[in-house]
Order: sequence, then structure tokens, then C-alpha cells
Amino acid sequence: MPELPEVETVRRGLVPVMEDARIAKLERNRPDLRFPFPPRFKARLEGSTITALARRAKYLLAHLDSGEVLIMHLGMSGSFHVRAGAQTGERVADGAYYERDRDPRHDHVVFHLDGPAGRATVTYNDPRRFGFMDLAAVGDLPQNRFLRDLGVEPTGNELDGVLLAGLLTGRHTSLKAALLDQKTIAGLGNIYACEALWRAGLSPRRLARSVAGKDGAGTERSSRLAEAIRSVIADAIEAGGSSLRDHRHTDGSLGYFQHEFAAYDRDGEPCRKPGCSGHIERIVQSGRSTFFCPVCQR
DNA sequence: ACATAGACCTGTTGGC
DNA sequence: TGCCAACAGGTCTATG
Repeated sequence: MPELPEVETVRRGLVPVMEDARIAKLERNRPDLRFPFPPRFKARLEGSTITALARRAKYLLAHLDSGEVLIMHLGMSGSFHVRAGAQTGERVADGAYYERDRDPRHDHVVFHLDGPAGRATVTYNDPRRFGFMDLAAVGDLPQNRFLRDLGVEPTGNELDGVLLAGLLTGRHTSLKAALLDQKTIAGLGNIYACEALWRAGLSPRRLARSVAGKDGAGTERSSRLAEAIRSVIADAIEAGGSSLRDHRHTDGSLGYFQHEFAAYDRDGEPCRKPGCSGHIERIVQSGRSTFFCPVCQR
């Protein structure tokens, strides 16, 4: 499911109920997701207070007053749902759309929170169970196996043409695959890699190192691509992410960036680039769908 | 060191 | 209508 914009949207939805809230009780309904939960998971969380809810790439990081950090990844189908004001076990009558639709068999972790704004429950639901959670001391985060190799964030101004050119230098793989590699840029997934390449007018099949040359053409391409990545991620965050199948805001509402897709899931449609006569095609690269316009993406 | 398959899961969809 | 193959916002692990 979620790429960086969706995770950031989820984070913003969780902040009001999670930050400065005490975990009064935690339910862990199975021993594992993609990986086993860390030892004494429930005991290490119950009674501690969440001091900050941060994000790194597609990971949510709940900093605790115990000195540990709860690391959470949503995999392909993970979602969080907030129900404010409810006591443990309490039924709520105003069940939102998502409340009714979600399959309770896949509610794997439930946080019962006691915060400045009152009580709330936060439920983690994940049908495919590709998500996972880990706990680490805050000082150990840089060495954490999930976080240590992550590349640059595509938010803010750090990612520019020069940096991107350096990251792609010598890379003998497709440009699309290089963008999906979390060691290069952390947070891009299949949708936003496709969209960024469309915005930049670069073919996903192009060799990654061809966007890195020290010559003028390579520099020009890497600048265009860096700008495209930053803009598509910023636009998607502003739209609350993309809701195709699983992604929902924590209150059950939908993101709407899917309406702004130019390439993703639009095979057969005319290319939206002004003056372009091409049509979007779907190809498969390293086992995953790529959508692009073969006319204006070179 | 680096780059590509395979694996992990469940649910939905489209074609016959 | 029913069945089944293909596919889905990801990434760790093994293999070349």
C-alpha cells in the first residue's frame, strides 16, 4: 500500500491522538506480522508515553519516554484507524464507513491511549501482513537493520540534481529500478517512481547511469528528475496520498492524488502532456508494472 | 559489490 | 454464475 506520501498522511492523522499520550493498554492479536514482534512487546509499550511521532522514508517512528522507539512499517496493505473517545471494549454508534468495512480479523495491534485530548484507540489492520513492527533504543536507530541503509528523503531541498547524479553514477540498472531502491532515495514506490519519470520526461527503461553523466545532458536530466521527484511527492502529500485499494486516512476518509495520476494505472489512455500524441503503456520491470509514455519519455 | 528472481500473505478483478 | 490466473502503494533473503 503506502509510499512516503501515504505514510506521511497517516502520521499526520495519528499525531493528535498519539503524541503525549500514554499507552494504557496494548492488544497484540498474533505473534507475528511479516516478522515476529520483538520480545516482551506488550510489556515494553504499556505504561510508556509517546513523546513524538516521526517518519523516516516509509517508516513511522514513535518515540517513547522509556528511551525506546517503536518502528512501524505498513507493508502493502497496512493501515491505522483512529477511534477517538472510546473506552476499552466500548461500542461506538457513529461507525464511520471504514469502521464497517474493515475486516476485524486483520486487526493485529490495538493501542488504547490516554492523552491530553482524551482517550482514543488506534488499530493497526493489515490483511497481507507484509507490515512489521520493531523496538529499538533511540541511540541504536542509526544501526537498526531496517533504517541504516535508507537513502535521502525526497522531501525538502536536500535532493537536487547534483546529489541525484552522484547516486546514479555507475548504476547499471534501469532508472525505474534505481528509483525503487530505498538505498538511493527513501520513500519512492511504484506509483511515485512512475509519476516522477513521467514528469521528468525520462524513460523508465533508460540505464540509471545515463542520468548521471558529468556532461551537460546528464546533469540536465538529473536536475529535471530531482525536481520531478520532489514535486510529485510534495503534491501527493498535499493531496493526502493516493487511495486505490487500501490506503485511507486514519479517520477513514480518502486521499485524492490518484485523480492526478498522469501515468500510473492509465495504460491505453492518451498521454496528458500538452502536445504529446503518445499513449500510456504498461510494461513489466523486475516483476512490477511500469506505466509510461514511450513518446515523450526518452 | 552489485543486480536480478523468489518468497512472504490475502483479497480483488478480469477473462473464459 | 463459477473458476482461476493474474495482479496489488513492499522489501528481506537467497542466488547469480
